[in-house]
Amino acid sequence: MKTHRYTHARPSVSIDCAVFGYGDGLLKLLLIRRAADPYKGKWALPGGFIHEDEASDHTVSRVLFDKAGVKRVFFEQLYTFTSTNRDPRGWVISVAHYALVKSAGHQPVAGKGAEEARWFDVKELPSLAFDHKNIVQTAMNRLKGKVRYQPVGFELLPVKFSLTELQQLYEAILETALDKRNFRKKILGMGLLRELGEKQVNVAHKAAKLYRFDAVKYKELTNKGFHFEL
Amino acid sequence: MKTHRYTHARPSVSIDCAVFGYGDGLLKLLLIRRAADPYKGKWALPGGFIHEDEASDHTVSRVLFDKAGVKRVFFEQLYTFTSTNRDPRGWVISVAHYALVKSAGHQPVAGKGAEEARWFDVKELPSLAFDHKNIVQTAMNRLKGKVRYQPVGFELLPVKFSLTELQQLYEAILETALDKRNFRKKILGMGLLRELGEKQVNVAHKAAKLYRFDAVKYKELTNKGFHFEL
DNA sequence: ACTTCTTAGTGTATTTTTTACACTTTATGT
DNA sequence: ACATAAAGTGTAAAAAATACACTAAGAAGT
Repeated sequence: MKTHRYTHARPSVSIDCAVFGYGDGLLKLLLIRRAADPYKGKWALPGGFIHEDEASDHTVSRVLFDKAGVKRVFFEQLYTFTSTNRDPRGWVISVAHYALVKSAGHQPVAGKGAEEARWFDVKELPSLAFDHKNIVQTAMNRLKGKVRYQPVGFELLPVKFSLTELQQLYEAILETALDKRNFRKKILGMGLLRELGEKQVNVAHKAAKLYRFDAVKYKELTNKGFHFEL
Repeated sequence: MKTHRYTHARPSVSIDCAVFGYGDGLLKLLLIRRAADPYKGKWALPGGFIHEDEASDHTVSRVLFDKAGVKRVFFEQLYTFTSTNRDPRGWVISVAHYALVKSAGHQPVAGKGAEEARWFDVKELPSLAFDHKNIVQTAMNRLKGKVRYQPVGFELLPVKFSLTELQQLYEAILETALDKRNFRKKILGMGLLRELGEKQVNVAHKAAKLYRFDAVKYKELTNKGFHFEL
């Protein structure tokens, strides 16, 4: 442990992560059941302490993999929570993040410190440990805001998706109905979706065309001053 | 000092604050010249360590007052910087904030740890200590984004202001020219400005009407689903 | 083969919002 | 009274957002 010339008391610093997924037309949140005190048995966001000389991004990747088996996902910093009484163990600051994973279809794996891990419909969350309810609320507001002016929604869908799936995702996040024709006009008009020439298979009705998000094109347009907006 | 049951190494945690002001038609940033190593003599953002069991908001208020004599200003969390090499003293995480102060007219007072404090035009910043250049860049981007969909610009103006002053402020932040008539139509159309029935004094031309931002009305409208947008 | 069911896919007219643009008014200073 | 400087004001054209309903395709059941 590096010595500090300054004698300030130092808080423990953790990260907590609100991991969102999308499945069955619902926006979902990944929670783990705590295997140890404090709040043993309670549902909580996956989280953990920042290791020495570890940047928080690294902590997030590590924690998501260790606690929930989640790998290579999109995430961003959300807010740093510093209330002095937020953790019964003492002075713990949390750098909260939110993450978006493709497909909340299959069960997450409970890892270290977790008795159980599973997806919850964001509208039916259980009571949560620490100040995690607060963090979740912050994360949902952020997601709702962000999804409208940055193309982050695609992180929640499989690489190949239909326009209806995309629309339903937006409807779930924004909690409003969108007009089908207007939605398509707008999203296709941006030129960010590449039509794959493939169609859905194993559907009991007309198969929809599949598209993918063209990240390269997005960067190109962004550099030219384009602003995504839904 | 509270004992921790957990033996994790703990970083020092500081706050740094990008304080913006507006004067002479220019967006300005408050910097202090460091009185001590590291980076003694270099310009830097006002900042300081979080004290034990102190929430970061409190640290911000304290630091701004102690280092720069700034009191009762609007501020918000910006981002938490966690690169492991950002401070030569060792492992120091910084919860960066930005603040908006009314009138960058008068000189700030250099306080503890500062040899000097003064306003810089954001377009003519000196080289900065630590990763503060990075923080400033983040803060400016945030401000530019925020000012368009939240009425934070008013925090940079005196309580009473003319529409031209308001427009020029927006032009300085957004770095674009705005059409006078369209700007007025839009901003007055929101119904957030209270006309005070007063006029400018001591101006060598037609005096402009003065307005103030009506925060109560804004809350009211916001609750009804109104979204500020410029 | 035909019918039924379910979702995909498509265009237009109306309303609203955004943009572009120039002259008159009011006050001060000489 | 004249020059100077910024305040204040309306309208027409273009663009964007909205509202809205039927046909097409494919699978499943009879």
